[in-house]
Amino acid sequence: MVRTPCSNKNGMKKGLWSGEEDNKLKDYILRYGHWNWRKLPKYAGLSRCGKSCRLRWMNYLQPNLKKGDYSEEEENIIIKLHHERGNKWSAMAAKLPGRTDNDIKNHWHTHLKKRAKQNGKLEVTNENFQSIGTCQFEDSRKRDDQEWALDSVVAIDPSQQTSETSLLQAEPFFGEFSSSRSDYALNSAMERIMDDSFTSLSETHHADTIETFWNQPFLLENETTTNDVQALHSELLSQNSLISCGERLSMYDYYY
DNA sequence: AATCAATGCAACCGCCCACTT
DNA sequence: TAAGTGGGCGGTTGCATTGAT
Repeated sequence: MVRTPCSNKNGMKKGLWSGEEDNKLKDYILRYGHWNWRKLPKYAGLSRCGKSCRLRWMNYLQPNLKKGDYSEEEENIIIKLHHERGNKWSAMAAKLPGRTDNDIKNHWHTHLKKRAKQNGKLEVTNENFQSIGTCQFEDSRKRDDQEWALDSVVAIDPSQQTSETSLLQAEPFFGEFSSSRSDYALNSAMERIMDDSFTSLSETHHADTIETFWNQPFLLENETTTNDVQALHSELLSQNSLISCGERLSMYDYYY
């Protein structure tokens, strides 16, 4: 709807995403996860920068996104949180499953800002947050955000849990898979495996075969890749320092 | 029906931080 | 310790749509 498609100087496409691009990105991430956003476009067959892919996935393609109008309860939460913490959109998104930071930010600017002003709920602005002694938000931003994240987990009422909310809770597994900064070892290893597989395919197969590779269900039919992943799994599990990576690698069990 | 302004929102940009080398 | 890299965040842009005149 928005931007006219164009290309930048590096040949990377910009602007609105086509349905074909969406499908490629979604198929790839659902199969392999997003283990490295910068490398992902290459393997997914997209002429986009990694950031663009990440944004498209986060804001539009994730399976757990909630589309449509905001409920009154959601809007009240946003107003309350904005009153408490200002423009912490990502922290707000953590409190509103299915909503993205970008979505919340847009909704705030287009709908809620006016309403909050009318309701007199903007008496405390970002600037005077600090003047009234709440500057610890800035000083301990990271800790505070972590506390928010914990709150958001606790906030899910088990009695309200449906298959959909189960997905909501399960899905961040894929996000953490690559978002944690301690996953470099895992990402590097994944990169090796993917590079090897990709190179092997490129060298030995025609384009139509490669196309088939991306469009077929991911069954780990490639023995070499399967063994590599299993070896990686064992290797990481044997290292106490990478237990979190090992836990995340249970993703592969899902595929087996 | 035509024009203009306001609105909605997808996407881009630049910066920052954590981490590796 | 410094430089390089990748991911995430918040601010901003700009086009399509909608509503008012």
